[in-house]
Amino acid sequence: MLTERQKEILKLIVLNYIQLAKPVGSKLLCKRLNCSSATVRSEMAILEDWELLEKTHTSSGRIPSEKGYRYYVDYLMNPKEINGEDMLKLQIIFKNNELELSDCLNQSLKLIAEMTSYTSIVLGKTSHDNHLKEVNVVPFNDSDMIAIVITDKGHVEHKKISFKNVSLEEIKRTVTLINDLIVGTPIDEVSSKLEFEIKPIIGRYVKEHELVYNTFYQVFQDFSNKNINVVGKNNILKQPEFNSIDKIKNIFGKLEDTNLLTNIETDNNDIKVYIGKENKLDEDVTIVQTKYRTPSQEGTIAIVGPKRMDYERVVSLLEFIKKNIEDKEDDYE
Amino acid sequence: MLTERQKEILKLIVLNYIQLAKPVGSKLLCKRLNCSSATVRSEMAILEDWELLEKTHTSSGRIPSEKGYRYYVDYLMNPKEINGEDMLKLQIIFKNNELELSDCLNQSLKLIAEMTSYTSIVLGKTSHDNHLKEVNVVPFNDSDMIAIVITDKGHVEHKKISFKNVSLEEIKRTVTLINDLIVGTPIDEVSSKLEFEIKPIIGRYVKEHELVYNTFYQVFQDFSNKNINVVGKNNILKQPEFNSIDKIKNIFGKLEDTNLLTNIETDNNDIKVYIGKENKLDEDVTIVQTKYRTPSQEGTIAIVGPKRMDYERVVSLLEFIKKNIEDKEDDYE
DNA sequence: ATTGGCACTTGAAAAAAGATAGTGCTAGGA
DNA sequence: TCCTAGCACTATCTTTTTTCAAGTGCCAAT
Repeated sequence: MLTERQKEILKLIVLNYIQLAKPVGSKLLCKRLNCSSATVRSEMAILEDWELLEKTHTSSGRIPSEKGYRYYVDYLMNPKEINGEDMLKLQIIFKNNELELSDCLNQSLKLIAEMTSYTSIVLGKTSHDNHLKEVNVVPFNDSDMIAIVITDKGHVEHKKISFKNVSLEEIKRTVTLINDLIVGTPIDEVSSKLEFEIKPIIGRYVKEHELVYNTFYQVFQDFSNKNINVVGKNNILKQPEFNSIDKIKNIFGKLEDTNLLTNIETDNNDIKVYIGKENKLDEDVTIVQTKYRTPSQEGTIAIVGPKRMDYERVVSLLEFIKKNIEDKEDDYE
Repeated sequence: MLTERQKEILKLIVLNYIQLAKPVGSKLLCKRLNCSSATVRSEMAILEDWELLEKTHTSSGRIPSEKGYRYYVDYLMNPKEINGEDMLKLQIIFKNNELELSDCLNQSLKLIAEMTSYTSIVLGKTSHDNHLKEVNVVPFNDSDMIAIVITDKGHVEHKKISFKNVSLEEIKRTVTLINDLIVGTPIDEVSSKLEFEIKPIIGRYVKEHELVYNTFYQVFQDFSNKNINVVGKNNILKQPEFNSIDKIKNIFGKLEDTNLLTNIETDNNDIKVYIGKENKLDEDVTIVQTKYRTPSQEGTIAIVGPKRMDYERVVSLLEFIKKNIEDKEDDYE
């Protein structure tokens, strides 16, 4: 068990290191704690035994270990309301009724990336609460037309589709078929429903049923694809811990790896902090992330920064965004 | 005027430096030229007087100056047909009829970025040859609907629009008005036409005409916005000349500056090479770019790399892409 | 015009020297 | 038992020195 003073020392070291990125020596802390540097040193030694602190070399000051950050995040920090200036800027985005939800998300995360100099990630996915509302086809010349897919929550996608040797009549018949039979289906189940309910019978109504079926299958497939948005990658360059080309190459590579990013999702609804090796992206970064879930959409928002990250600020910012995003659509309905 | 041998030497130096990024000494060249290193040295001195070569320090080998690259590009290189492997990969993209033009562009430029380890940029803009074909509105609940804009060349955009206290009737009336009066207008003139032809009379048909007008104005405004796609930024990290964090910060910053990128356009239709200070992006890079123009779309494609760039390859690749893009839509019609 | 030879220059890499910030430990005092 | 002053020790960072290799410019000879 740590004494109060030990906790205080750990906290001060974390805060100081977060700010200045330099190992913290005993002299600096003794003023704050009204005791001699020798005392601080012996306390530090104990914290090092607990593996909460580390040295970069035998006679250096201390830096927090991964465990140290963990302890700080779990027990020592207390994220408060975000500051007035930040809040003002963010509220401008959320109060703007002309913006769609996903624009709000993207813009606010972009703002956060700028404010904090970290990188932010928005993973969005049309929620399974979205049900197919309507398929529409608008022809614009002999062989091409636009398929428009609308869900009950107001998501829309369009895709150009082309046919040769298929009459408009037949396409329209297919669309009617879809609208009659599978409207109301959760959007990510549509393509499979298409396969089992439409494919078997479409031959009766349409000559080129193979082609037509495949085309529409693709339309729905595209719809349910996830989208990823990474903002403020360049901010990584500002962090002193990422000052080697190799490090940067590595992280930038990972930030473009769609698979990797898609997998940062969790099932948890809280704000989660993954420090260093706890995350799969890179052992030198921390990811703070949370899920958001609105009637029309769900996904993950995340901030990626160095382990030496301003945890209080980032957590409170993310909390604020999450709350506002989730509230926004409540107002809406 | 340069002698043949001097041209040969310049060319060899450029090619060697392009490949190895190391100043080229006289010894290396004398084998190729069947003469002694002293001879090569005196020729080099002459080329340096012409400011075609530079030294990095008093006793280093030579590297091409900006002027040297310029001379090479203008008089010495001869871009040939791209190699079979590259061609094969690219043709897979162009032959794929399921891909829209802009997907083709993006995919092929992405491929080039990978193949060459440079960065590629696609600036696209719906061409003024696009004329408004149809506006469509699909309602999906009391206050929200989807506006769909289609041009005669098959470009489609959609946007969610919301109204309070405006009846569906009135919106439909507005749409009919638009379809009756300004269909056929070049797409980038639509919003101004809206202002002069619809705004004055809409009050007669619609109560909340101010709101409705503004909403549709925004829809068309959005449509004609340019889009920019930058692919392979990370490749910059592979180039040895960009091995300092500051350099990278600078270039990455510029590659995100939409304004700067939009302005790389030229009026010229050829392939243009802007070496170092000749371009506005960064004095350490070269931009090879060209305009493409198809019935439905026009824009610029560009490759950004170090001045020490494989000019022959890049030029021929870009030529190939340009040709294929422009041909593709010919087949189509 | 071309070449071999030689003195000279420069940067890059390796080694040495000095300076600094911090530690661990011990012995004495509250 | 806890705290503190003092001191020897250590690792890194910076600066200086040394060494090394690559390449040049120039000159006299072919």
